[in-house]
Amino acid sequence: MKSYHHGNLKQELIDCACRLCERDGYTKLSIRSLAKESGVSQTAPYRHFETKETLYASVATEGFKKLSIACHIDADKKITKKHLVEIGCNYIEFGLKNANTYDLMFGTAVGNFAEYPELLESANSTYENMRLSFSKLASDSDEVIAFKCITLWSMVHGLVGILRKVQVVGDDFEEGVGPISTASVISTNLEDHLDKVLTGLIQN
Amino acid sequence: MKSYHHGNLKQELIDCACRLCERDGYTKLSIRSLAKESGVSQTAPYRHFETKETLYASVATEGFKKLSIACHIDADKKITKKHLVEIGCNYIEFGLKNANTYDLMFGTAVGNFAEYPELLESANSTYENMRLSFSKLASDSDEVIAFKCITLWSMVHGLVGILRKVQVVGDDFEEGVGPISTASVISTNLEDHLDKVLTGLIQN
DNA sequence: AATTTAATGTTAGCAGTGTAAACATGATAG
DNA sequence: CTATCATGTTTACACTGCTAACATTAAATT
Repeated sequence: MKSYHHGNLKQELIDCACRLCERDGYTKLSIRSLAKESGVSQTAPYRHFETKETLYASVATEGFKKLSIACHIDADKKITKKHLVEIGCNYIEFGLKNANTYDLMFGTAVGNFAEYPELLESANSTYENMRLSFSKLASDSDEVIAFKCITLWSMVHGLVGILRKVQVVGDDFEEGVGPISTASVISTNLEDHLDKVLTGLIQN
Repeated sequence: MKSYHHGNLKQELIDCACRLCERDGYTKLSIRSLAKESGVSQTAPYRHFETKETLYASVATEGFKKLSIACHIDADKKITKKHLVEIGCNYIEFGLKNANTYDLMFGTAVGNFAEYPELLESANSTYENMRLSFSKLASDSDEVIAFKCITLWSMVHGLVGILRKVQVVGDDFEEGVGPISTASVISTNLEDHLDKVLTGLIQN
């Protein structure tokens, strides 16, 4: 006989949401289906999430934590260009392998991060890691570090967006024209690409 | 007395969708509200758009056409780095000023461009313009041009995504830490930023 | 230990959504 | 003039986010 109170509903809802979200995309995620999956009434989730956006924010927060881990490299000593290439590749790999979650993290589903302190913190900490790595690469000013960091970040973020279109369109396409087929050239040799860009970036 | 047949419903729906989409975001756009706005029954739009995604595709197509125009520079003669910086800035400006439409164009609302020939063509043509500009910059191989092109494109695409977060969070933030505040440093001096990256890129 | 209170769950219901099926109208082709 | 077919309407279904009113139980207070 089940008890009236679930005991750990909030966490279970988040876990379940993360799973379903990644499997089907956040658009397909409904609070009702989520409740059903957890064997609880339709409106029970509203005791833990004010609105659907609040739930989204929780999923996004988990996403940033995972991204942080994926992009973490333990190098106490000095950091080289190779390390940064690795970070970039890991970032892109995460974005492609967790595409639906990535949408939630960087799309418009969650409007204002400032309304969700945990989300804001996990997002900031992800960035802070990247910034720290650049600061260990060379003794630049804060401004220069920020510049390099934003450049790499925009780069990999942009690539995730574009490479995803490749994945989706996939074989429907012959090579030759268009952004999609051209981008596919890159995806086969991502490491080289990042290395080239970073080389240009660091020399400055 | 209104005639039973509207006469130009399809185009009116697209125009209306573009407007509402940009104003409120594509999430808020409903076929029913769209129908009402055009003074037509709830299901009338289904005579012109198989599903909602088809409608989205039409709006996205319009978006790419506008983006093409925004990024077009008429330089019959030679193209300089300055021109490319301009293209990049125009691209970013478009992305920021038409943020909601941009979502539709590069998000997951339209899954597979290949299912919508017009969309695919308008997207490809946008890219082709950018590619052509790079080909006029220097006499590189197709591969090198593609590399440079994708680099710039990813860069500006990524920046749009990141700078948008700045816009949203806005004043809620003090400077110092986090991706958002750092990115805002860039937004104040976008031209310089692009110039620096392109300089590194072209030298290669 | 008894009782109040707050947290967490349920039920019922509203207004809105995408979309399918059956029907109505009217422009156009034969 | 008539048949056809594109386009519009009505009705209906299953689903959604969310609110309000109520039920149960854990925790806090007396």
